[in-house]
Amino acid sequence: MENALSKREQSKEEKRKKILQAARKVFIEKGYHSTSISDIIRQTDLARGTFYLYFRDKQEIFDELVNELFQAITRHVNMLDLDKLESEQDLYHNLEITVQHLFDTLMKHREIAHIVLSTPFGTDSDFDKKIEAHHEMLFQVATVIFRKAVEKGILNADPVLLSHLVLGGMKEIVFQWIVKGRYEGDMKKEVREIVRIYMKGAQNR
Amino acid sequence: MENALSKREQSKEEKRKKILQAARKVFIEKGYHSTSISDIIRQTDLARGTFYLYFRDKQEIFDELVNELFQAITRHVNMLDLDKLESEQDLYHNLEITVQHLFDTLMKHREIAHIVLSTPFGTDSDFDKKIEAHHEMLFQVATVIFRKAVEKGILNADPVLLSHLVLGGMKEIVFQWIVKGRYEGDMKKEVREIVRIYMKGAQNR
Amino acid sequence: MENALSKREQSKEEKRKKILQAARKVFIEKGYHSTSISDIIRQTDLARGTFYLYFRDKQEIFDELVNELFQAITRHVNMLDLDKLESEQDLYHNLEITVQHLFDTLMKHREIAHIVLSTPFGTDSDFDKKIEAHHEMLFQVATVIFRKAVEKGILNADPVLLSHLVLGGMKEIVFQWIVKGRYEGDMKKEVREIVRIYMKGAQNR
Amino acid sequence: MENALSKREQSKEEKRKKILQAARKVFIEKGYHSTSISDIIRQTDLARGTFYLYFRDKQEIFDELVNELFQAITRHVNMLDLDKLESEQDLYHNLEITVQHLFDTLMKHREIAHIVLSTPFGTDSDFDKKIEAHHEMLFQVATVIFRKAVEKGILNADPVLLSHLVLGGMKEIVFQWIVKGRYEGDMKKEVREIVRIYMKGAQNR
DNA sequence: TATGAATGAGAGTTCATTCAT
DNA sequence: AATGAATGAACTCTCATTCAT
Repeated sequence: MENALSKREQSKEEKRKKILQAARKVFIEKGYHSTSISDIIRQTDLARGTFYLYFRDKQEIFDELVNELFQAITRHVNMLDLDKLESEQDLYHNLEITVQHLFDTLMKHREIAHIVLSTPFGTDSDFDKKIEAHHEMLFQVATVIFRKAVEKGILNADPVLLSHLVLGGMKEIVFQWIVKGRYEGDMKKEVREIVRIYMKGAQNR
Repeated sequence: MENALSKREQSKEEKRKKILQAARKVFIEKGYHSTSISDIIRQTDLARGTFYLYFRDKQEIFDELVNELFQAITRHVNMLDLDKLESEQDLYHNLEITVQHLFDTLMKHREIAHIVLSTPFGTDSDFDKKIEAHHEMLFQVATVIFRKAVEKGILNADPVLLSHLVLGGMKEIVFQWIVKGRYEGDMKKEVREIVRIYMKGAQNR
Repeated sequence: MENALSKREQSKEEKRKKILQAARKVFIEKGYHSTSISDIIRQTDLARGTFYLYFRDKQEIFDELVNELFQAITRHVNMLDLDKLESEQDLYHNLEITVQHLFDTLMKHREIAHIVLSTPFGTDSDFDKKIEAHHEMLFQVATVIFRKAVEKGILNADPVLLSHLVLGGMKEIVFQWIVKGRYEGDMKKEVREIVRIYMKGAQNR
Repeated sequence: MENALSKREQSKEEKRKKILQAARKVFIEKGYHSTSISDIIRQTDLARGTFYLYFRDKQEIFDELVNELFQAITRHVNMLDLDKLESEQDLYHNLEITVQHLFDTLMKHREIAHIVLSTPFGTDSDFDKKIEAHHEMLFQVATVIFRKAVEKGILNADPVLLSHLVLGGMKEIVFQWIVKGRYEGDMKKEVREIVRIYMKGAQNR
């Protein structure tokens, strides 16, 4: 036993974390689909069978990882006060804060974001149910906001189309930042510019 | 041999196409990762070993399929006359045509677009080199256009940022159309709206 | 500890019984081969490792269960008074009582009988030694009785053959009753008929 | 390659037989439940994956083996002319022939009979469906015959009970002969005695 | 060229058993 | 004595790839 602590002395929780940590690492390196449970467990000092003491299968450990990120996002989205969208200023302000927070959260969980962003969904395999559902949630929220803004006369564009453009754009930006490591610059300024582009673009034609 | 033509009489090229055709079908049905070479060859009247006479592995056949689409896109992008971007009208016109053509091409090769859009990339496996390179190409073209427009004073936004937003938005739209099957409506009108949003959004702040 | 008695206060004997009880239940539900030690211990409030404090392996607990039944049968068979077989009446009477008692005992331990009757034997694994030995014992007793009856001139058939027929027939009947749940009717009457068939069949040719 | 013939030169059918042969051997030695596919394939000079080219799983190879025997039995049972049961002589004659043929068939396929007889059924696992169904078939045939004999006044006993007794007895006899290897003697004579016992036993009370 | 049977590495999973606590 | 986390061997099954024909 080469560890300082013997395995018995590590708590179950610690081991669970160790496996999650290993999975996170391997998923980033090899992608979800190419990762085998052996790959994950090989990164730890545990035995193969031990994996199944903590997780049912690859899907479950992926879900758990992704939840960290999704819950953080969802938490913030739920705090959005959709009533505070009376004026153009409100909308700008609200969107800037939301986008900023979204980026912050993604950067904070950048490893998981990395995995999610480099794993596509669309084929109806077991695994992308969750990602799809989460994307749909974000889409719904965006649509509600934009529809409201259109009703108030603040924006003038198809809310559904706009939501797709915005979500797609954001995903690409974050992908470049996190996966491609192409981020440099002042995030605050960038956020302001992004919001401005979409808002100005969607205003009265 | 119940075929009208015996296998011997089919040209090599015909067999190659038959396999490509089969692969396209199965990739869409089961997704790239869940597709085995057996799945592909089962859709043909050829034998398993024959696959390897025409393609090295699954990777290679995927590359070849994807090339059909990429070459079509590249061909058009190369025809873009970047000098015809003097006025705002020019830009609008040019972009509308380009976007329209892009969508047309993707819809024409929608099967392959489907596969590309629902297949992971981002992990540095051999295979996504190609997708990445193609994306990069599109990105470069977009950046050049937007940079030029900024220089001419037509647009006023960070060309790099704008390119990412536009590409991301387009990808999402096409994903919704093709993979999710959520397209209904007048594509021409939609294209005009998309271009308008980005252009208005990126004009003088 | 939510139990009225803490585990410490339960006697070893109680725990042993608890495990046996659980094993009996699971063996019936899933069959001997499909039952894992985890399955057994899951039915108790004990820990997995505890099993091995009481039993060496699945085999041993099975043996012990089966003993309950075998000892009950053996006990009665040993009480048979083989001297009381002078007349045909004696024989009839004795057999009826014996068969009746055998059936009673099997019905009383029907759970274990169920397990025994639906568990393979015949392969020379360790475990069916016991079943075989017990069957042999019954066979010997039957043979002795029938041989005696032949010597007295009451029966006229090969005692060995007759023993096999009788034992096989009984096993089948009990199998139908217990495992298939096909018993309905008046057991006493049935027993009388069974005995009659064998006795009449085996009388002077 | 130590074989005289290379593997390519052996026909598929030969290899299929080789695997069946190996399975038959191992099933007898270890019993169905304790036999793994590795055990079977280890007896051949083939690779593990090859098994699955010929059989879906252990169940399927077992079914195939057992079919050899069951079809042989069924074939003969179907030839039974149930109309030729008018007189006591007819019945005796018919039964003697049937029993004799049954024994012949079982002895001819004694290896498979061995497997079937040492593998119980009763637990509703996948595997014993077939055995159970076959037993049921024999039971039905026996019941029909005995019921008819009762209607004609030739026999006087409960046909169901009698069928169980007869089938159980026969199974036990064959088990002793084949599995225990306890057969000596004149099978013809034995058959005559068995039939006599059951017939006399079941005649008018 | 074309075939397709054979291969064997490797995936996922289960489970009896051990042993530090 | 009792625990239950950890182990790793063993099992079923899949599949890309090879190669004799």
